[in-house]
Amino acid sequence: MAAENFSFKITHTSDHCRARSGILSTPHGSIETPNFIFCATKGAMKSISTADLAATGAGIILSNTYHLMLQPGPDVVEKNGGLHRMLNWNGPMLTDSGGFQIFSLGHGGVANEIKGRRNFPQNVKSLLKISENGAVFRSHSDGSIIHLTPEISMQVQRKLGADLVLAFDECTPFHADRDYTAMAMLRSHRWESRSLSEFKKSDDGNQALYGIIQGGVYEDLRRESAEFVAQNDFFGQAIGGSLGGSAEQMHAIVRMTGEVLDRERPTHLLGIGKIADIWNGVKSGIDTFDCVHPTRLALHGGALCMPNSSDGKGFMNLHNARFREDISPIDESCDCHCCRNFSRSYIHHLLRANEMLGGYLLTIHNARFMVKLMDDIRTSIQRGTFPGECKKWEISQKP
RNA sequence: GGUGGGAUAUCCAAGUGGCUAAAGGAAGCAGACUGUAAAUCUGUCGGGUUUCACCCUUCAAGCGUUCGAAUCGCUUUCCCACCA
Repeated sequence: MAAENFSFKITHTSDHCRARSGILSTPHGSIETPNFIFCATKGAMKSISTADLAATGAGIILSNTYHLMLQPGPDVVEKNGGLHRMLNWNGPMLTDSGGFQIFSLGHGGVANEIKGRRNFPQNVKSLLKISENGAVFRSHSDGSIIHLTPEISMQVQRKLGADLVLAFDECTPFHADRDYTAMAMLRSHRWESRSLSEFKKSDDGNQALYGIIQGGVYEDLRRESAEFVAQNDFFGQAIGGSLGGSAEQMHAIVRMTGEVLDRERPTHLLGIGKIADIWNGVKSGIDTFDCVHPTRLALHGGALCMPNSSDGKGFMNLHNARFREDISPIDESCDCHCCRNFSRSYIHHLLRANEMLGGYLLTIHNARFMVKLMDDIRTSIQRGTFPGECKKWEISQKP
């Protein structure tokens, strides 16, 4: 383990729950935790540059092994000097292993999965096969066959060069039964062990590996998986797999998993989340989150806002007719480039007119919103006011 | 003035006797979005009501043929093309 270049120090803990604040250090600098990791899946924040993102105060971003493996390929990224250099991002970075694509390319994404829409899109599944060795995909861009194994994922992630890398796992779908979830969990454990072995072969101290806790919605499996990860030499740990079919169930699973995992390690919650979910995650001891929500929402016309300031949804849809002549900024109190300079009416117009600037400005706002949110969360933990603040958000969110 | 081609819902545009309140688009109205095949997808989209049902008014206008017409015939109005 590359202990000398990486560290995680817990500096504050809450007396009333598992919330804690700390510092996660990497060769490309440190971030305070809890923190949010922005998604630059294919090596780009959709619609804004890394400089724009940095200006919001964001500290860490992520890219995806599967996507970059397909295009432009790990060797091209390496030739560019690695992800940091290529993306012009000097802070910490993480790469996802591609395990999520076993799920998303096999089932079509979280919303489709939970809502039972299995025919997405055009009934073409890009996941061809999953076996003990790994997963086989048909590339959605050129139709070629893509093999992804723990070894390949680690080799690719080595070339991509992010600071934090994830073990290769299988993200199980929500509809999977207990037997399948248990079988897949054990196989993921074997994949994670292979990931660790492969990682150690070329460990030069510039990357740190996270293990992933699986087990779906089953408490005993989560416990077993948490123990497996704890017993292995991972720098950090992430909670992955199916988190249930509702926000309530997810919160319960995260809370329960938070109780059985190793509290000394930096703990990441994969793919979450929405504002309320982040408060809940922090309460259960999560240190970092990643989610496409802020950036995806922005491109779809949504601006993050306090849940109680809109209609309880936690965002406003600037596409709506009610903003046509609303010349106030999205948020009077927001200091982002978008809110300081532009009206809701203008953003509304940009979206209507299909101007890319609309998505750009909303992405900047949402990124800044997340940065401030995480800042508020850390401050509340450090000041000991976290439980009260958390409660406010829970009350203000719609059931 | 002559000949030919047109006129379909907010716009563009299918439809040439019943299964048509009328395909597709677009625009509009709303919803969804949680390790991004996503600047995407879904619903709605003539009016009304007791809204998984029923009623009313529609395919330029009028008259007619027919059990039944956006679809067939005649007349009128307006557009387009070519010829005088």
